[in-house]
Amino acid sequence: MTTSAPSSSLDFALDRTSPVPLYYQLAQQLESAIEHGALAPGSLLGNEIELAGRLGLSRPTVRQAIQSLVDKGLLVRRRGVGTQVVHSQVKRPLELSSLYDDLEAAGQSPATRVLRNEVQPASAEVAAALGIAEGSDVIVLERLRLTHGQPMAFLCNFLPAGLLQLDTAKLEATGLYRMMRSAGITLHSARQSIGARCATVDEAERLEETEGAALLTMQRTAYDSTGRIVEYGTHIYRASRYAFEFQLLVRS
Amino acid sequence: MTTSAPSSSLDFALDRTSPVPLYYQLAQQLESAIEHGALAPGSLLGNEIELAGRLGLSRPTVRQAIQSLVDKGLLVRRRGVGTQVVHSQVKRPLELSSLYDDLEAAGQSPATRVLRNEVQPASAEVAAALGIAEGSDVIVLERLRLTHGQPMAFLCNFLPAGLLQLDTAKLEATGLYRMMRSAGITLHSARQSIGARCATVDEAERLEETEGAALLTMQRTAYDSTGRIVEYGTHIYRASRYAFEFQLLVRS
DNA sequence: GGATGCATATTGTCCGGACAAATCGCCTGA
DNA sequence: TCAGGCGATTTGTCCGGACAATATGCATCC
Repeated sequence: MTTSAPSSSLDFALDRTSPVPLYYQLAQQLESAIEHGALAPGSLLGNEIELAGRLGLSRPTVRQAIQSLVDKGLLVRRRGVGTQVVHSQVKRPLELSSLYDDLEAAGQSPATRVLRNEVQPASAEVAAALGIAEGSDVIVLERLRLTHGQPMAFLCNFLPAGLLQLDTAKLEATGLYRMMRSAGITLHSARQSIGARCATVDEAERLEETEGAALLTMQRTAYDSTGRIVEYGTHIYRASRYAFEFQLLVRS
Repeated sequence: MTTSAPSSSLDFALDRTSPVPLYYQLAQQLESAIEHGALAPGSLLGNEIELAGRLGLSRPTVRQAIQSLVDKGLLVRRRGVGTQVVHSQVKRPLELSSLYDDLEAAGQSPATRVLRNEVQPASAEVAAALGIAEGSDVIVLERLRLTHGQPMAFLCNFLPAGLLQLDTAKLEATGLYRMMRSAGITLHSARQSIGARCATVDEAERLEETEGAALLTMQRTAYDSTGRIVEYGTHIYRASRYAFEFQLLVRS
């Protein structure tokens, strides 16, 4: 009773004249069918060879589409059995959140207040974190993130100078990561550490909390696609108003 | 100066009689060459077609090997340029840790004390989290994790009864996830939420902390490969002794 | 009735080739 | 000297096929 009958034939519309790859078109339509409920959880997808024939594609192309959804955690393949939709309560794996803080705050009327935005020589600690020489110019950024008009987090970031032009007004409007992407910096990976501690007097005042209140701390080092360090940050969140949520995928 | 000359020819030994796939053999040897330093960061890998010819493999096979390392974040491919080793300070991406708590505690003389291990009817909250009917039998597990002889975390877990036989002695020796894997349960994904709060009197006593000390809280729902919920847990960590560290990979 | 073995279905691996798209360097021309 | 175009290089996409490995269900045999 866990596996349903092989799914009925869904019609996927593929556009061979489009510049977007066929396997990607198929993957997107499969994903939307799953999210939409047209493909029920636990249902079999029908074998690849037949599916390929029906869509006028080759098996490798169909496999590439399916594989991308397997990597996303939406499908599971079992040899000798077939490919079935994962029977998950949580729709939309949400992927890796908490990298784009902005996204989580979406729908919560978020706002950012830039408290500091200047170039300074790097301290020993910052230089080590960024992998540059001590005393090199770095952009120092201090921001206060607000939701519903109340402080939620205090963000302190350091970037190698010359990497980017950071206009304060634009920063408050669009966010740091969006500006980096616009500048041609493609983020690749980030190393994070999440901890907690009690608020000091200064921190409490800045975040409108009481002294000793629980705070979430996060340190992050971000790398671009070539492995260069492009950002180092220390963030402090009010635990009463914020939590990190994310999904882990276990590689088989 | 960022890209070195095309890497010299490394000799990879492929065993066609082995049951382990060729692309996997190649991927492993490439990875070890990278970790080992034989392939310097930033160096080009040489084009796929030539590499395939030199190894006596087809291009799809070589591509499959390379792609797996790209997914791991060790390599970067650029059309018209080539494939190069990512120039990363952090060797070993560490992948997704914090799922196997045990692994992090490794080398810290970890120990586990099982405080509770019994079957009980599920409360409304637990039933909802596990996606089962209220009142169904669930295994209730309470454990204290110690390092260096001091408490580090208090772990409370719930599992659907009948899924697994949990021997207390073995649990203290090997850990929950290892026992689940031994029982044929293959973990697939998990949804986590990390927050913080101040310790209550009871919590402080249990963890040998002072009242009001900062605690890290973690809630997790784990799914097996078919999407079934196999575990729900609420964990509390002493912030003074623990932090979550992990690496995020941004999907392009 | 139960265990063993076989046929079938399905994905996993691998091959060889073809053309398109993007990037970079070089050459030409103004 | 600088701008633009051209070609070479390399990865991206896609095809068609072949055989192997694994899981399932059925028939047979004890």
